[in-house]
Amino acid sequence: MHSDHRRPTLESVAARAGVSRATVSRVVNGLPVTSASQESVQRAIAELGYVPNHAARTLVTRRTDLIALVLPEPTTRVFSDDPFFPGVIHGVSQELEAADKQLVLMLAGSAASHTRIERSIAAHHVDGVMLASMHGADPLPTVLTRIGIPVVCNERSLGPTSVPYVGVDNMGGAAAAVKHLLDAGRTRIATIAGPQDMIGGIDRLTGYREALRGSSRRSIVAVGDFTMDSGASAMRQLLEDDPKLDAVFVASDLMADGALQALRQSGRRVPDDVALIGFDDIALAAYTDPPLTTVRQPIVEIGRHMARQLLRLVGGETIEPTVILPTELVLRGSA
Amino acid sequence: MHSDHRRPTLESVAARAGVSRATVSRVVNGLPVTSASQESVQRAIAELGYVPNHAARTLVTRRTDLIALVLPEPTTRVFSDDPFFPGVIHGVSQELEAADKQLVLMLAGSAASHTRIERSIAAHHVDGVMLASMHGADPLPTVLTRIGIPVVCNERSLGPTSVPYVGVDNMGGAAAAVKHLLDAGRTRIATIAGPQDMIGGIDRLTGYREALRGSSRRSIVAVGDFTMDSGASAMRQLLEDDPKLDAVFVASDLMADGALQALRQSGRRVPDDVALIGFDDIALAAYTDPPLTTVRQPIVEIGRHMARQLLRLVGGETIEPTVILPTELVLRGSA
DNA sequence: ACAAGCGGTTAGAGCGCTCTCAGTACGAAC
DNA sequence: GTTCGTACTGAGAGCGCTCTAACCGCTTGT
Repeated sequence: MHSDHRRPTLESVAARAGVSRATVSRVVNGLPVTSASQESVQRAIAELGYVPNHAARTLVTRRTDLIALVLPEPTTRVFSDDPFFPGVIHGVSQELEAADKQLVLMLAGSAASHTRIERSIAAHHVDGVMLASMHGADPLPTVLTRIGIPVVCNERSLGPTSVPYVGVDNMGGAAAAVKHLLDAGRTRIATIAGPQDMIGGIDRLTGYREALRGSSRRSIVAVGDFTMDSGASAMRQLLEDDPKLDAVFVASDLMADGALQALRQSGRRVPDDVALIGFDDIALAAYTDPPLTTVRQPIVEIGRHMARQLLRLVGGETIEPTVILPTELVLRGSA
Repeated sequence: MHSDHRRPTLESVAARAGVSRATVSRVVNGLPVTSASQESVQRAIAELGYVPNHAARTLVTRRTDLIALVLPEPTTRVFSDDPFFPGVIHGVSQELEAADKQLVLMLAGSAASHTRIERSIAAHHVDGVMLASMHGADPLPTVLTRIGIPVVCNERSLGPTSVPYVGVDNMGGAAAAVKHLLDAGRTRIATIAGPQDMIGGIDRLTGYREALRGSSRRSIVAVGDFTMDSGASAMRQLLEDDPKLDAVFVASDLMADGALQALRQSGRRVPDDVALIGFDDIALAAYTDPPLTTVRQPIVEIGRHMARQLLRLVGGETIEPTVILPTELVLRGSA
């Protein structure tokens, strides 16, 4: 290998400080020692520039202080322009930093990477795992739980087993948006739903339907995949299905922005001809023309809560397996 | 701790297969053994569900198979809406996956996290480090290099020591943009520069200046920090400085989008009254109104090249310390 | 016939740490 | 003065792996 000057070990620190390895270990880990040894050990550590070897410690404690965040998403979406993932990462990283854990990011785009991740986690390479943005009945959370690895998901699992998760009030948020449109006197309210193999997509559509059920309005539905392009084409399809629609609830801001462009191209004015409400409240929402009325979900908080729950689990605590964060209708110009 | 059924070890696999530990180790590591032992070991591994213990292996090989990506940026920008970071992560992660390494993400927002990261890396917790988006003369690359950790940066270092890096042709790209504006007959060409403690900010401004130097045009400069808001307010300031300006080169697309909004609010038409060129070619650029003419830099490729260079370094190869990726003017509607 | 060579194997040391347990020092208690 | 308790320290085993060096049983060369 390359230049690797032998780094100082516990042994060498002990020798220099004139104490045993065990005592140095105690000092390093903050266990009680006499102030005399305390001091000489501290000095030796400073002089030698000693840093504990992480692997050796892990070998005996069986803790890695590594936490994985798995994004089982084709990378196209994860890292195109959707600020959801960066937001979650941001929140997660804040909490992990406070707990002095490191974040391992695993993108599970392909099937190959899926198995690779499973192997890596099974090797007890990390202390715990967060899974965000799952599709369908992903077996991963079940598999990992069975192995004995603490797992926390974003949104409830569509699979057979229940896994602790942090979700948001998708249905409530969607319903609030639709009610707002009804209250404003809109009569033909369509929706652009998200992917129907994801909780976010499913529950927001359900919320839309439930809110509409109370009224005499019928539902008009198109489905997108949370990308801007899919929002635009879904909007065009809706306009074809019902040229007289006067409102749309869109299951994500990115799709809503696409819809906005499609509406503009079709000659509709927003909100005069068609009212538009999105979901997420990403930064972009405040900058569209007109600014987007949307249902805010606390993205960064989702990350923070996932991390916090997982850290408790890793620490051996028992946790409330379900955390639901509130959503909130943010009124801007588009509805 | 919690439920941790003793996992099988090399020892137990060896016992079951009727061979020694060393032979099992060979099989696991793909070294030559007789097909007889090969087979019985494989079977024992499968039956026991053996997975090598990563910490134990690291302890002796001194390889962690972990690669860090450090973003020394106040998190506000990293994870607001700037797709630069996700793009780099994307590229990095592709290459690391191919090399079977894991990605550790370290966000160095505060000074506290800075030292924490330094400690963690000094403990040889990772095999190598990528540093993206550095400000000023960050000491981190120098420190790490001295410790003997392979480092690759994004853009050249502003510090005293030179560190291998992957950059883009900032000056060339900026100059091409300005030339395009000159060729179109624009006479009062302003710029919104990026932060002047970052290579990207500095070099693009230099490129702008150089391109203008050949002509008789004077330079009109405002400075932003790569965020959309800063772009908008820089644009307002430019309009105040020179209400008759007829073109702007903006050092990032996000700022350009902000500028676009400011121009619209001031009643200017783009590109009729004012031509606008951005830098980056993020996804958003194709969706602004009008679509943004911009200088494309291959963001994902930056990540890939950084990872590739670092992997070579980690593998003990010597590398060409400087990689410069090309930029390219993408013509759309705004100029 | 015997040494040398060779693929394949094994025993054993050791990576740097934690942790148990026995040991020691010292003051309080009787 | 002996005994006990308290508070710390140190020796040593062991975590699960790799890697070196010795070793085996065989085929070769002379």
